[in-house]
Amino acid sequence: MRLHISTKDGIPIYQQIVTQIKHMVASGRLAPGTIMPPIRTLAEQLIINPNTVARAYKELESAGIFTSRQGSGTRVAEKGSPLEYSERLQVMDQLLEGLLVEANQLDFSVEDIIELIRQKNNSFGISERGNNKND
Amino acid sequence: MRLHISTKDGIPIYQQIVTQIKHMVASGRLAPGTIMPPIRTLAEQLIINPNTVARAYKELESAGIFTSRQGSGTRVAEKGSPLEYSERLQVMDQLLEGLLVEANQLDFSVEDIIELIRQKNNSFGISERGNNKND
DNA sequence: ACATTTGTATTACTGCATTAATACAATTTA
DNA sequence: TAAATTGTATTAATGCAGTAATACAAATGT
Repeated sequence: MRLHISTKDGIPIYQQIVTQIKHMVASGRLAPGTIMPPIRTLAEQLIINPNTVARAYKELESAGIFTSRQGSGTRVAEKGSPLEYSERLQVMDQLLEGLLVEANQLDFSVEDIIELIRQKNNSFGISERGNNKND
Repeated sequence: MRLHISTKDGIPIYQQIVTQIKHMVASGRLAPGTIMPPIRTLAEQLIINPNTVARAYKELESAGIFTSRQGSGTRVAEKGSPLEYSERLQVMDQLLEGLLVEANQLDFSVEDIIELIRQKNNSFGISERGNNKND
């Protein structure tokens, strides 16, 4: 579990963990079913308070990415997102709304954005799952 | 200057002002060159502290949206964004990075996102300026 | 020139987010 | 069943973001 924590930039530690793990899951470096290190173990490795790791784990569980059970441990959930399509769509819509406003402010057209997304996709390699309307 | 401030949702007042004004400029409801109301006047209208408005104005000026001069007032800048292309691209890239990670987590494919963006664009009506690579 | 209008700067108050200290509860294992 | 392992809950310490109180400085208008 290679995580890089910086206490210098103002970003909260628990959030750094959440973000990095989300990245790992999204990119496939962390497979569903993987057993995560215990809170205290990871805290010791990162030299931070166990509660901070606990908070990150809790957040990841709320997001449907982790499954935790007291006594036995924490693991990466089998399914990506447990949200219904309508809910996911609503969240996505909010995100896109903000993005488009910012983009327009930066003088990027919609086609520019789409082009950039395609570029990023090619280099980053997000899996092409697609077609989520039948969950 | 119709602004709606809510002190109930946790969103900072100054940020609500910034966002709403950004929206107005982005959608053309607030034209370049428009003279903004003085800090104290707007603060009185919204029944908030002048410093809060000042902060919003300051932020909007930093973003290149406003032009302020002590004594004479504040107005909407003539140009959209003063940033160089490389800088704007970098900002945009950051935003897209975050978006794609979230999207993937929500099980939306890149093509899904592009489709949603096209839909939003049609209904929201962001101007098609495009071609910013020659600034 | 002087008073008024306007943005700017400094400082302090306050609440909340982040982290930490510590105790509790469920599960596993011997 | 007892001890160890693991996640959970409660409470407190701390820093910082948001807001406010107040004074300063530049431009304008008469």
